[in-house]
Amino acid sequence: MALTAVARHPNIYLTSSSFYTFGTPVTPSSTIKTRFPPSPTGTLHVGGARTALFSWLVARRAGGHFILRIEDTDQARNVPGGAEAIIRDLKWLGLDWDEGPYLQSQRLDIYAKHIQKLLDAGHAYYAFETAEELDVLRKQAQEAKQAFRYPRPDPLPTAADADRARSAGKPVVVRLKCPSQAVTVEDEVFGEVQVAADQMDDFVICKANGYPTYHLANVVDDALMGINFILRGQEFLGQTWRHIVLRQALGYPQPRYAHLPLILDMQGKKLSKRDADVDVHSFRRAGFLPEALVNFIVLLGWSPGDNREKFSLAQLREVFDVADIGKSNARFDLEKLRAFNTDACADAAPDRLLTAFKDYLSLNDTPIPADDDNLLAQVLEVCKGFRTFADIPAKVGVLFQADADFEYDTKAVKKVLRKNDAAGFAVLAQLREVLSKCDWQHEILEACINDYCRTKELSMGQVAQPIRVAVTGRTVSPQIIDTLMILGHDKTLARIDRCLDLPR
RNA sequence: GGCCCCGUCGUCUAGGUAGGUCCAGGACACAGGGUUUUCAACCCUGCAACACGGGUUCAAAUCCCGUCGGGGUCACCA
Repeated sequence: MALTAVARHPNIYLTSSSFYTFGTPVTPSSTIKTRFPPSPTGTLHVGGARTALFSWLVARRAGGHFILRIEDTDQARNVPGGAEAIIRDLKWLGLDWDEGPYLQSQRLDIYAKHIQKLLDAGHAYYAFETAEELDVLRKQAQEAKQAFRYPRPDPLPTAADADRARSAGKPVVVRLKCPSQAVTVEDEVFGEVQVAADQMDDFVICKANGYPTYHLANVVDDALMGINFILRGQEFLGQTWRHIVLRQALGYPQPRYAHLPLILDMQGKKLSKRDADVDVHSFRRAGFLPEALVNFIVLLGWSPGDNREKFSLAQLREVFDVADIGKSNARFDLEKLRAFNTDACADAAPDRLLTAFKDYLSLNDTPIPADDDNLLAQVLEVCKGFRTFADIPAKVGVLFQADADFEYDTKAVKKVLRKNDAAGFAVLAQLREVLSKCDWQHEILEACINDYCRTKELSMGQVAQPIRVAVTGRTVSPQIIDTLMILGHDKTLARIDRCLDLPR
């Protein structure tokens, strides 16, 4: 398995035999240990990113450990490169981990042992129904307006029965015997949640192909890796009883749980993993700063309890508290994120901004040359006030195109140059002469143009706009002197000449 | 549909554990104005919420009950 990004982490190849032994949790329970266990079936979206962030924060705040584990037990749904992409995005956000990434696909022997142990202890049993047969039963339950519960056979099938079923070509799965008493989930966000006995049924822990289900693998790994504080989305709250019951059957201690309110889209629906708009990586490509995304995301479901809302990762490590997590779902408001990004860009140190901008350019096709740091710094400077990096090529990209390549916007030409008996063209023609004699330095250019304004009794607006349209084809660009400085003497004059040739 | 969770401005939220200091505060958005050489940024002002109905209490956004609304979950997916 080619995991280039993963391979930099020394623990990646840790498997059962090299580190963990069967049934022995490794970490002293006094240390807080959290984890983020994505499945590589899609990309990292803001919901997953927030879960990772909160888990990381809890561990870091407590001086504990944070683990990354890839849950790739669904052969059919694994996406090639999925794990690498998630790792890339987590790193971009500024998160790191003390162990892992572990790969569940490399730990199958561990799960098999646990399943066998459960079977031997009488906590689990074999079942042979096909998907179709189960569907029929579910439909019946639905029509009877009841929760579906797998009908536990009596007597339970034996290992011999399983062998017979297998040779008869039937699917053989293993189910856990659920308890007959209610289970209480002690959640640190939602409080105590009771699950009645008749709401639980004997769920599958081992698939017909021999792979463990999510519930089994997740619980076993959390226990063996010493995870004692689990943070995850609220969609898991109603299923947590399975994990509690599994741990009881296995004889493992219960961890602390904190379920997080969901992040919904602006329509009020749960964010979909297939919704590319909320991918962490698409925000990166779209020109957002990770610190802005982190700051925005942490406020979805968490608040410090006062009016503060600007936080760096380092500050969050100091103030984040599970007790301040709210219960109600939040909607993802892109406009607020954009506002946060605007502020983050304005506040970023110049070299940090330059690095991020170059990252943006490397991910996008723009006319801006990415190899000249001084030029890039200059561009960043004259575009101050931008909301995302994407605003920059939109604003100055035309300055880096060939002089004959850009179009003149008809409306701009009409409004700025042609109107009032081509007054703008007249100004432009005179300006051409002025500028041709100018030394191309900021102060000198400024003095030249100011001079011209004074002599002709024109406002800066009446002068700057014709130049702007002439050299960019549009009415929008950085301040006119800055625009000309980036363009340079020759290109400025060439473009003015081209403009002067336009039909009046 | 069964079960579970949630319900303060359009959005994110403070306040609710210890009811009065909240005719509800902040931020984003929006509207108007200002600055300006265009755009963006920036500055000022404004608009705007305790879902509804019953209780408890001298007093409820804060406590209780009901209704309604929203979301989640019911897989050999995670």
